Amino acid sequence: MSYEERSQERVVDLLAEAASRPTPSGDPDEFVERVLTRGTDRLFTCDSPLGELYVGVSQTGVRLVGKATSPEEFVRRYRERFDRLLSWGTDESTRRLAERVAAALAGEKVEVRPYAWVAREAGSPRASRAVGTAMANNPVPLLVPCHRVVKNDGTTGQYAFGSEEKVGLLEGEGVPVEELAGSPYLATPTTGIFCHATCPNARRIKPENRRRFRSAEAAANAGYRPCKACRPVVAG
DNA sequence: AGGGTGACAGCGT
DNA sequence: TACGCTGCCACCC
Repeated sequence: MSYEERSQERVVDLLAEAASRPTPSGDPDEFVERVLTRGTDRLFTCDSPLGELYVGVSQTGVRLVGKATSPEEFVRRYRERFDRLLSWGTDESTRRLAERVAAALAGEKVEVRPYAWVAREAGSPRASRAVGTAMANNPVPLLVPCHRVVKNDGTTGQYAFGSEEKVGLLEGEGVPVEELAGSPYLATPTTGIFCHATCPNARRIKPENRRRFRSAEAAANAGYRPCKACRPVVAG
């Protein structure tokens, strides 16, 4: 890298740092700040089950969510990834967006699915491992809930923020993690159908009719057919 | 039977 | 390239 390139890098660093500081309202230098931040994306922080997260937003929408040791570090990562500056969003619209993001992070309907399921739905049924790679690179964790993608046997698997965090997140969302690991598939003889244990339909099976299976194949071998709503993957 | 382990196919980066 | 938030099977207890 040439001296000139390094200098440019340094300038961008300084700009990014300056841009990442909050603008006190009524600041006489507001004009300068406006110029500085024009064309930059917005930054805010957000409480979440993973702790405080930084959120970077462009015109397009939320582009990066993550932990960072400082705003500057997050701003740097954002710039390296998207080649865009980031500055604190202090306006009303950002505040509203922050609330919506916080609400989204709080979670609503929870659907847990295996990596193999995602791979098949994406059209590459043997790409389970690649799905893991994609989840690992998810720029917007929680918003795109990659923590709800688990292993085929019902155990939770790995997570960018640590496998314990993944378990904690799921439990916080009301997912019976322990139970799921024991019997990830449920069936009922009343319909002859089997589901993922987290399928809304599976939750309506009366306890006395509930049949538990460790795998979709086991359920299929027992004569059940896959639920058309949750579409469990049957190997073959 | 069913839980644990290790080798390896396989995919996309 | 080598590697990784996996799946599957063989082989053990």
